[in-house]
Amino acid sequence: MNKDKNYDEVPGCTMYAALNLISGKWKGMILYHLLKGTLRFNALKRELGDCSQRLLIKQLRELEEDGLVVRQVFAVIPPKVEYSISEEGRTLAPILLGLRDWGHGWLTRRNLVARDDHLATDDRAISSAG
Amino acid sequence: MNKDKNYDEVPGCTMYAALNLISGKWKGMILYHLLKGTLRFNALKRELGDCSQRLLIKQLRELEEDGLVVRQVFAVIPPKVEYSISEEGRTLAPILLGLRDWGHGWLTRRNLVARDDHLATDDRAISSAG
DNA sequence: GCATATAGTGCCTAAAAGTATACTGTCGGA
DNA sequence: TCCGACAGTATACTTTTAGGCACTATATGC
Repeated sequence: MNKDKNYDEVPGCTMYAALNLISGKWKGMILYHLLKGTLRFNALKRELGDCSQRLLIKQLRELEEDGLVVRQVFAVIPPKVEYSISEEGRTLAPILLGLRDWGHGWLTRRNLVARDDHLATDDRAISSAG
Repeated sequence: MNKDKNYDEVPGCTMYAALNLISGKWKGMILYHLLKGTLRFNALKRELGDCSQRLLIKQLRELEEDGLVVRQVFAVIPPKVEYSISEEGRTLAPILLGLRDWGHGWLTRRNLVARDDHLATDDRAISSAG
């Protein structure tokens, strides 16, 4: 989505644009974690676990460019950078949460156990509509 | 999502699984078009326009494997194959439609014109909850 | 007889996405 | 004094994703 900014030339549909915004191996997950609160770079990295540093940076930059994530740099040493979800990003919350719940149902119906650390515990922390 | 079927080993969250199910350049779009009704292979291809035949087949196979799309082969000549959304797939409708509407808002707020052939016209044809 | 439509498959290549590793500079702690 | 934490960057590399073209088989239309 970030490479070619011809969002108006996407093949026919805002679906395509929206999908591209949250595709990319970790973007949905990043957004989802940030819904729960601001995180520093390494804290986010730890949450994600398997995401390489380089990729995480790239995805965060793209999310920032697309106005979904806010990056705040503190001029201190050692460096401190905080990532949080933007107002725009927060409007995605109902969809993200819906997708997560749907995924849970899907995994269950397919008899694939959902090892879901978040489903039951974290919802109170997420204001679903901003 | 289809390569390694260890859905229970996804990094921590059903979000990841759900996201992967509808990622892949055309999957969301395929699902979205099939929400409006059954389509034959070439009809779907025409709807999508820019999607290569080879890729479309691949994505359809994956969606079928994941139980979101139903493929029905008619033993006639020339061949006839119909693709439709499954019951399971239809449960994704509210999320897909939500995503599309959110994308529309996002494009608008960013002053990027949404060339959206579907937004206003097709909703009646889509039963949002199955 | 030839082109076209149907729904694909197979092989090869290009581009995008993602990984691994080493490196930056400064502070605080052992 | 050396190490680790912090938030990255740079370079080289592998893997995955996607695109292009040729080909299958048969019926219909011209």
